[in-house]
Amino acid sequence: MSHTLGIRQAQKQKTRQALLDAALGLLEEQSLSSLGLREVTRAVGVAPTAFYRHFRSIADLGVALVDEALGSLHPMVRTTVSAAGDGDERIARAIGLIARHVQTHPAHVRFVARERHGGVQPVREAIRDQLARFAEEVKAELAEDPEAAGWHDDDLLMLAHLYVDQMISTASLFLETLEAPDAERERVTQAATRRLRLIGIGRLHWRD
Amino acid sequence: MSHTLGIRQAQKQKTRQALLDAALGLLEEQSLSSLGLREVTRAVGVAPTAFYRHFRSIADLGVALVDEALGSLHPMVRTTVSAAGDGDERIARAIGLIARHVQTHPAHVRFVARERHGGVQPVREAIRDQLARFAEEVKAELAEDPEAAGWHDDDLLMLAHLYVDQMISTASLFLETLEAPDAERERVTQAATRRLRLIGIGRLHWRD
DNA sequence: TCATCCAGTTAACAACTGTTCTCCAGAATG
DNA sequence: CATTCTGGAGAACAGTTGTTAACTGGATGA
Repeated sequence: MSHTLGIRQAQKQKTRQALLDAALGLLEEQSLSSLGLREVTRAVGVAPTAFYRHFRSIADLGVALVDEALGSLHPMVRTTVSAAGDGDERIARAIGLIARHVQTHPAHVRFVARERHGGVQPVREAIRDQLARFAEEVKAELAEDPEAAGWHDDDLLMLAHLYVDQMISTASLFLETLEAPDAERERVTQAATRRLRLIGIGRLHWRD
Repeated sequence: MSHTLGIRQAQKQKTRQALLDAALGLLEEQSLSSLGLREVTRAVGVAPTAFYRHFRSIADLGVALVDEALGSLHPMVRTTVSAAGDGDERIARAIGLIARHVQTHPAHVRFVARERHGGVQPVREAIRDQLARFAEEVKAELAEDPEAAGWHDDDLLMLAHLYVDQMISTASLFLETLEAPDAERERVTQAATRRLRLIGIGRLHWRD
């Protein structure tokens, strides 16, 4: 089904992506609710009015950014959590995934952490929905595990949310070490590892 | 040392507090980085230039808000965590404290959750410092516990941070139920209880 | 009582904001 | 080829922003 886009739609998508990229860059040192439409178009080198050809408002652009930041992450999470190995291996793999993702997409991670509780309602809701999807997916993977025998559905979902929260918290910690020496990153890795280990231990002895 | 303030300093503090209150109100539906100085003074009914008599900038006001929101909370946390009782009692008391605080100071809680990863660096740092203080205090209380025997200092601090993170996460969940029926709040209470219970179980079996 | 202080006011500045309307060049369509 | 469609440009709108300077009137302290 590879259909070559007309050169018209191609240009449009190019401009749209430029707007998204410019916005993401500007959001490194401010919140979405203070991001100006003119500010974005100026950074792209396009007339302010062109913005409306792609987004109804800044909030609309924010929702699109949420999709870009989290939408493509679902398969990665799924395979990472589901892959075999003993507990500590799985923990190391998950934290490695997070560390790598923060290194390669710092602006996206910062955006999500910032706007999760930010001042723009539609964006908050979009993030909340995506995180709930992650939790459902993690729960589905946990349910496959032999250790999940005899667990209530509610408890599994609770545990999944706990894991998702930890992922975000860890990502946010890695974010703060971006310009720090490697030793700092190592410290965060160790601390996150022990957190997940403690949660894993709690999981093992839950049924009492 | 109860020294009656001159009517001059009294008026000044009154205006300052009015600015803080107005800002907190306006921040319910936007982020600090988009809050305007004129917006705040307008809400108070005072000239824009009067702002500079109290704060150097909006970021400065934000730091003051952090102190107001978290500064007076340390004794409450300390006594709640330290008080006796078995595990489940302690959990119930902690969650009760959070639920009550969110009900009585929703704007403060929202502000902290929002600006913790927000777009204003000095405010982020102020919040980070306050939360680190909370973690140190929780760690000190955990160390008093007989169950803490044989624990490394690093591990105790890790656990304390985990608890502090849970408090904030729980507070943020309660925030979302502010205008919801009681049943929603009950659901959050139960979910948070099970989270803390699982962490407590992990704590019991940590030394292996 | 009188000089000093200082929280708050007024006025003005250039720069910025979101949004509307009109227009145009060039791709798409037939 | 001629027509329609559309992403982007341009100009103008009223309103907003932070910051400066000079000023006022009532509390303060000698």
